[in-house]
Amino acid sequence: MLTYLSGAQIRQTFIDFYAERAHQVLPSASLVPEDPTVLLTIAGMLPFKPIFLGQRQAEFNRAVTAQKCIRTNDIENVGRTARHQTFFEMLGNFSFGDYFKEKAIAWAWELSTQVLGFPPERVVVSVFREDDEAFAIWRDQIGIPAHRIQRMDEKDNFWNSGPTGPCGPCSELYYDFHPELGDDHIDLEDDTRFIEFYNLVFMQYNQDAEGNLTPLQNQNIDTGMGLERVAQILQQVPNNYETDLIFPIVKKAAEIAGIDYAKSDESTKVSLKVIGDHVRAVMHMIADGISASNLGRGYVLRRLIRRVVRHGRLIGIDKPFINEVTEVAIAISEDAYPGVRAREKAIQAELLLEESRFLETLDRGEKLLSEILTRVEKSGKEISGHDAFVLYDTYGFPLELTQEVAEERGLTVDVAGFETEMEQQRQRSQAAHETIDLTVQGTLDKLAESLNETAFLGYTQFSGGAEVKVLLVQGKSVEAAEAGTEVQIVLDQTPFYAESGGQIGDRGYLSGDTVVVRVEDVKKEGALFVHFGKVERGTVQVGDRVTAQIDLACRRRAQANHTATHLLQAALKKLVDDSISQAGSLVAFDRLRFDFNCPRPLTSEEIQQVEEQVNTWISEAHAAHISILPIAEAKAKGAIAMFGEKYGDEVRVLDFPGVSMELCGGTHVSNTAEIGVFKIVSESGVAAGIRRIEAVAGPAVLDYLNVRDQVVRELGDRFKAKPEELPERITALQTELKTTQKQLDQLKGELALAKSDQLLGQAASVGSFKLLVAELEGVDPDSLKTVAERLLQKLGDGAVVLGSVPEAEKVSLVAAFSKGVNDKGLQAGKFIGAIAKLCGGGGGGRPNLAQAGGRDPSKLAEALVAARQQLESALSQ
RNA sequence: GGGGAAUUAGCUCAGCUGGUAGAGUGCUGCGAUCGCACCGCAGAGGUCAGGGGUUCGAAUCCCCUAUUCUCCA
Repeated sequence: MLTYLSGAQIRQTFIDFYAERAHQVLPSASLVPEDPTVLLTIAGMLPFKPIFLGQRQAEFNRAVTAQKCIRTNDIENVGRTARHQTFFEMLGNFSFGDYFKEKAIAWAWELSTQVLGFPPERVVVSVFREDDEAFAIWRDQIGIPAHRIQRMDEKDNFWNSGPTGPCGPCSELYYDFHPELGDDHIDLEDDTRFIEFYNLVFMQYNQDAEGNLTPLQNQNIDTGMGLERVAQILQQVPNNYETDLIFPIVKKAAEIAGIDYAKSDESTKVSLKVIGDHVRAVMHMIADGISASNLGRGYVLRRLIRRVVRHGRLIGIDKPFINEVTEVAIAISEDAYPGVRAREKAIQAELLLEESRFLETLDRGEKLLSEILTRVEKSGKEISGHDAFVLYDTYGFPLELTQEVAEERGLTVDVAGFETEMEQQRQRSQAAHETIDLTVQGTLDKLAESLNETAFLGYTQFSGGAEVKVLLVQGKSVEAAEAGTEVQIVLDQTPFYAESGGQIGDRGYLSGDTVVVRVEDVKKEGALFVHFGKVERGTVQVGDRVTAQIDLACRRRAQANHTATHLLQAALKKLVDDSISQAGSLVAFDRLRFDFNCPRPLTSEEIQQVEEQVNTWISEAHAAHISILPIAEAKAKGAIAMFGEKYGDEVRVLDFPGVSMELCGGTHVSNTAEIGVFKIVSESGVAAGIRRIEAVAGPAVLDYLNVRDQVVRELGDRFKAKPEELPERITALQTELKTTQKQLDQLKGELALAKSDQLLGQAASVGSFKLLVAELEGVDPDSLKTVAERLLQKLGDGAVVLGSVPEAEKVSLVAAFSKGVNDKGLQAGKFIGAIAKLCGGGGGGRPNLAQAGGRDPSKLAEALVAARQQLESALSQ
């Protein structure tokens, strides 16, 4: 009855269907979203969010995409239910102020029943409780019986992207696996019977802070059809993991483990499904430039990789295996996502590295665990929840492994206690999260609503008139600010470049008839340029006309550094590895920093070659060509693009023909010759697989050289040597210093010995004990100790107390007591502490040997007399 | 974004409640052996991640920074 379609066919069918209906076909956006508030692309609509929120103009009225997505919030369910996945593809058709409910519903229905071939009687739909319009369309125009249209509450069928902003009702299509159960008690939550496969969102309202809904001018359509779910239905398999999109990976994992999926027990199947799911996720994440780390999305990746390794171990795989299964995943995806094959090497390297890192973590955990186990075995039978939690929380050692190992030794683990600690950790994190959200964002969001975006004039103009639209002092909107105040200012238009794409914001001045504001930085908040600065003179007011003038010298420096960064990237690609791409960048006035993915350090030859290449390009005087193009056209021309570009945008392409072509919004020199010179300062590692080059270009080179030059000259003066002789000179001095130091130590030792021999004669007898109290001149604490120990050794049973003044304002004391003295109830530590107090200090140590110090040398003699008296009386008893 | 942990010799790590920084391994030399592995002896190798503070005294206690590991979001 259902026609089998492969995952690839379903994807293509969906895209073709909407392409025929005038939708622009767009490629999947990167898993790394442009939106800084989310870690990963979690939904098909995410790349369009700025359009829906009205922050950006759409280039098309209609679009269709197959979007790769990652979600890890239900990670525990992966493999256990039929449909939870961390990685999935969302097919979506979108309307930006174009068609609305009627067409969206009609097309969804046509696609589902006529193209994909779902029998109409197997499809049940839901609408929002109050959405009579959608209900009517389904019933009257599509002809679905009213009892098969379920009305649902806000929780399920009302979409919004936050407490305020655009929102609207949804309508969902469900597939019915068991129509024979009848239509009387339809419960769409029953996932043994129904599966939601298509969600239509009708964005028709704007919600304000008070919760009022007002109709939107531009109504939008946002939809999502889960590719794997549709595949599950059409391929008539019991879950997503057994579709042709994932199952080959599962089979490969089973093969490596030497088992048969069909004959496996439930928990083995879960492990295989987890591997099948996660491997796709990690492959795409790495392909999109994410590398495993301990933070943010890199941490998500790491966790997924570790889960794969762990589940591999659970089913009996005891060797590295991820790359083998990943190869299958790449083969499945490469037609739809060619980037995956292109990044194959990087994927393999990353996985191998991370797999071995995890094994290290496990080793460390096992060591700690065995320490805990031996401790616990003495006292009882249970490992505390706290111990298990520390192992997990601090050392990343999974709870199940702790339990396993404990069991082998006949011990149990307090799982309830573990969960309690885990819950506390969760609450801490959440509490911390919410306190931050409220502070900064609010005022700026409100500003964005009432203002047009700031017009940027700075590509061509360096000064210009502007009006003060908003004035902020300490985050709050004010009408005026006096001289001396730190302010943030939004203008209607500005020549100031705002920090973006790694290039820092311009500096300069805003000046009016009576007012001057010094601008120290400019940042973007959405579409607004916020000038950070200080009022230097007069009073600035909202509505003031000012002249905005950037610091041209700074700008020129930034331009030189920025263009040099592009040349650097081009040179790295040309001379080191074509697959090098940017992983971060900073363009400041005095330097530039370029991070890029590269698995190994560069050799010094490579660094030199790269530097020479950049300088060659500079001297060849290449002119910049700047054009504004649709993104697809720019990419087709071969412009270097970073991950996570926006859809629907025209992009600025900076082209030095034959040398470098990149999408870039920054400011640049108009000819490479303006840079003058380029110098690499350092090459270093930032994180695993990422290298960093720091360099200087243009006027900044001179600064750099001046600083270096001055240091070298000063060293030359001090050492009375030419610069090139300095290293040799310093080595010689170091050696000399060391030998001198050694001689000194030796002499000190000898001197101390000599002195101790002299002192030996001064020892007095008290009962059966020998007592020696003496002052040595100018002996350092360490030698004092050596002497005391040696003296006591020679004296036998007794006590030695020595004092000295090693430097001005310092007193040093040492006491050495024999065992016999200890038995008399005298402890060196306590004794010397009391004596040191007399010299304005304190001290302590072990019963047999202790040292102390003080600050008052004039009291030393007195203190030693006291020490002698106390010892005499104590020992004579 | 919020916790926890780590950073000590080239490498792997000890170092307890503050009191002269150690081991194993590797390195150099000597001995033993026909020679090697091994063994024995001796030696070199440390701004205890960096910066502040507390203290008579800090690898050790406190604060900050950096890096790494790890958990939560």
